[in-house]
Amino acid sequence: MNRVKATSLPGTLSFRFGILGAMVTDLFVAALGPLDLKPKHVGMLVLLDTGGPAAQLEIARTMGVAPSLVVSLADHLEKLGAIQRVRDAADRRRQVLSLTDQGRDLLAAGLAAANRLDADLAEPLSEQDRKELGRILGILAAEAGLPH
Amino acid sequence: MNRVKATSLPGTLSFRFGILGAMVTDLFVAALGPLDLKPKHVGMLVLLDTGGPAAQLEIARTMGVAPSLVVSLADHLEKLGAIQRVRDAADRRRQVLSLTDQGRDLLAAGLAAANRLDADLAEPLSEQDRKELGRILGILAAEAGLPH
DNA sequence: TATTGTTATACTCTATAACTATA
DNA sequence: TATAGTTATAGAGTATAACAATA
Repeated sequence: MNRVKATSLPGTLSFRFGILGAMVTDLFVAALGPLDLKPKHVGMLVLLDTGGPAAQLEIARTMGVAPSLVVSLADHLEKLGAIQRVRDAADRRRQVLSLTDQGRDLLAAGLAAANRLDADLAEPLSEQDRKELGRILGILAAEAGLPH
Repeated sequence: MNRVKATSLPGTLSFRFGILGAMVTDLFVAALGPLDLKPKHVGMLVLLDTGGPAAQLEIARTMGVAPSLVVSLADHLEKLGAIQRVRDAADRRRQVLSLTDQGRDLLAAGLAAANRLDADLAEPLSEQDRKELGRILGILAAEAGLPH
């Protein structure tokens, strides 16, 4: 087993992932501004899109955030008309969230913003490197349990 | 010019960078806990290490944070004995920060933590993919102006 | 009693504004 | 008057704890 260790902190994957991730997030926040969304709102839309309707507590667990945060994210998305909240008739404690057509439109707008950002981000890379980066990040994302 | 666009948000580089970056940062925070450091403290140590002694305002500009934040980061690092604050004799308004031997030790401990994290992070990747990822992140890091 | 969602409260991080010392 | 640093204050984001409704 190979153990290549970086000899300086800026050379580590961790350092680079942390800082580049924060930069990308800042840019994404700016790009989402006109849509009145934050990254966590988009994350919730993605979850409802890929996993289908879900109760708030399920969402909290999947996203790894507090249930109280799901309440305010859902409040906002409901106000935008992006999701519907329906009480589960079988268990009236559950609020089942589902994507509306407007929500799907918002998600598409978020995707467009991310694709524009991707183009900027990948600008210094060769075509080959872009493909490689996408493939390798895909492996790490799958390992981390992110939706595809 | 090629324009491969992702068809789903979780497939974008931006989404993956943002979420993986946040996950790695959380893990890094946990790993730094015993050292009584946060990622921004480490960032400041890295800057003093790679760029040599610098005034607080220079650091604020390079790190892209408010000068008042540099004050509290420097307060903490000074309390730990990791940096020295010396008034510039030529311009007594400037506080010049420099790394101490203890600071260099802390930095080495932070590097060790990052290397351990890197090993976990890269675990699902082939040897070839690890190299590729390191190389490509290096390009992006350089483009973003990170220290090497 | 246990669970789902909600509300109330508090904590962390960081920025902006006001202030002090020096130029 | 302008600049470096500091202190005071405020805002964003999110968690924890208390509470209400339902099981």
